[in-house]
Amino acid sequence: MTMADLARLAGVSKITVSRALADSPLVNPQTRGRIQELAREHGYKLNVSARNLRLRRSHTVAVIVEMKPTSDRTMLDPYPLTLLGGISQELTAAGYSVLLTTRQGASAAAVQAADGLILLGQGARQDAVRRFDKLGLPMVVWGAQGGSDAHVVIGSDNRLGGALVAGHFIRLGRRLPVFVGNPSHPEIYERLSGFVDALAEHGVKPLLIRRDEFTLASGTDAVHSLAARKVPFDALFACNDLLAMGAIRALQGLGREVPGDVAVVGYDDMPLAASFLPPLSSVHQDWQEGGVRLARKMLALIRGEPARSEMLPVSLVVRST
Amino acid sequence: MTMADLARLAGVSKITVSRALADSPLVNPQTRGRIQELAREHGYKLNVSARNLRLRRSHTVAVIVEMKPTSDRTMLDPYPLTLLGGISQELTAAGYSVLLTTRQGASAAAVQAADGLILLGQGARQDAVRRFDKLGLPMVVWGAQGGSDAHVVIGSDNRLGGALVAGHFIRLGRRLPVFVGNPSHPEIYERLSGFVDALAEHGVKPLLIRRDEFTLASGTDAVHSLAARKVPFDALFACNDLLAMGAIRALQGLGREVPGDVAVVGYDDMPLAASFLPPLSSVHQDWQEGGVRLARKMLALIRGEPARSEMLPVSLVVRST
DNA sequence: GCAGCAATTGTTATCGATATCAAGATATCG
DNA sequence: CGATATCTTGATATCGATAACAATTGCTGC
Repeated sequence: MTMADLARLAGVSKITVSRALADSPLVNPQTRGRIQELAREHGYKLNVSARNLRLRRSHTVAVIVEMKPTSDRTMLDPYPLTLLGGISQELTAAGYSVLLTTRQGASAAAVQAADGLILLGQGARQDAVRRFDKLGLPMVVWGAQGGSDAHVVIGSDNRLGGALVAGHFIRLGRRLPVFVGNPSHPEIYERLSGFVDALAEHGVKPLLIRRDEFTLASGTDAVHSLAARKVPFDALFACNDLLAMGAIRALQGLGREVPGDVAVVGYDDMPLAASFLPPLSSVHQDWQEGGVRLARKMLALIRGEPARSEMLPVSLVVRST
Repeated sequence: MTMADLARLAGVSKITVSRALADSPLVNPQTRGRIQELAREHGYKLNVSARNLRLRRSHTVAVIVEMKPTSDRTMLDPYPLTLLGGISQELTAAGYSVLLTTRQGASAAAVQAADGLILLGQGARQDAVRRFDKLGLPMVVWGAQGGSDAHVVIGSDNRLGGALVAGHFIRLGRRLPVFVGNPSHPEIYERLSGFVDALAEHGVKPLLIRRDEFTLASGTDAVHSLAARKVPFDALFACNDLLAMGAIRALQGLGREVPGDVAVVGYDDMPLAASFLPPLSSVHQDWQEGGVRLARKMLALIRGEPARSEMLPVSLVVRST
């Protein structure tokens, strides 16, 4: 069942069918209605390949996700999927499809034929970003604003996140805060610097405990190392919830009260955070919304509109830690 | 840069270029090499739409994921992404692309044009499965073998998982096991019945505590309800790791030793399980491999080969609970 | 030396949609 | 009434690849 078939059925030409199905004002409303009715009736399905060939675009956006099961959090958390959900929802609504690939598969012809590229979880690898830049496609990256910013970056406001936590600690009267995480990751670096700057306004200088893994064990380990060195501290900001949870367990193991002796705040507000015992305070980001924004930027770029990088607000959810 | 351009450069016809690039034995090896060289040199990229149009297939497999953030575990866990990783890896290697959609977006033209359909996380909704069946496309579903089985189902061996846990409990000499979970979910039902059947062989009959949510809180709640009713039990099999973790916390809160008083086993062996305190015993499934299998079945179906449903082995990882 | 075959290359048609330009029908206006 | 504008429709070409069939060349065997 092609347009030609439909045209024959309706007693018009192919092009009229094409116009009618596209709701073109060029065709008589009656004809249009009749054709659309016929199309529905016979279950006509547009041939996407043919249209794409003629229009010289694919109506497809490739999403490149880092999926290697490394210690990187991309794999551990459910967030990329939520981001994907937002992206998918918005692009689908606009008539675009989402082509999912890994970095390895990105050389496939279908990816190169995409109308645009969305990069997720490539945070640490600026080289990868540059590689895709060369394809000359509209491109949007999820992450932290880099220094150069040749491309559009969408991410949540990590500096704000850090600052919110700092404010929280100051309000609680804490003067000896610790930051746990891996600042070589651009997003984490932003969290740290927001944290540091906001504390500095109150004359407080945090201690940085560098931990590269985003795991529970890494969190426990950080606390143990602090304890071993007998470093005094009364607040701990972990750059992710798992680290925070690990830290809390370690603190409890050492007989220190949370949040009495040490206030702890995590990051991401993963679903687990609320039902953790004690319920974990954390910085919340709206991943679904992030996905939607990524998609909207992409669509704007495809339409040729100018688009600027953007940061999404985050909020501090104070629970019992 | 099209095949016609390349043909002009090489001084041959389009079709020869087409054949050369497809490594066809019909063209002289020398010509073939020269053309491939030229293509590389000029950065020629195949136009996928044109090829798809001509060949009447899309070289695309649509993956339909349930992404609505409900209480369903699909959203909570990182697994769908790992499954996706396996699928993507295998399909990409075979020259296929992965089109990601939600159930809502599945009516899009691009999805209908796919060469096949993979359904993830539709477990509870047989109606959804049937709806896609009507498209008449090759289809593979991730989940539990349903009774009717009109379509190909790949899933891990949930019955075996349940049986493994039963065996473990028996070996520990436990006689009063409890199962926590939601058996209206087909996969969970399988876990339960494998558990029940294996226990029956030793004359043990477990107690079923039905809990619909797959959360920590739900796990704690289950234990509290048991305690309130003063039900004696010495082993607990939770149908997912979060439930297990919640249960363990509740048991500890009630002053009962794990695994001394109550042995606990979870399901899924999520990354968190190993670093949980105490390290959680759990049934491990290989999600990456699951994705690979899904993809392979799909490719077989596309090639027109017969394909049967398949179950992947699981293993019990005994840690400290 | 010529039929017959293999190896290699080319010609033409086709997949299904849409843009361009042309044209018939109808309406409007002076 | 004729001319021009507006509405509606269509014929043809085109996007870039590949299939079917045709044609050319060189070689083998009798």
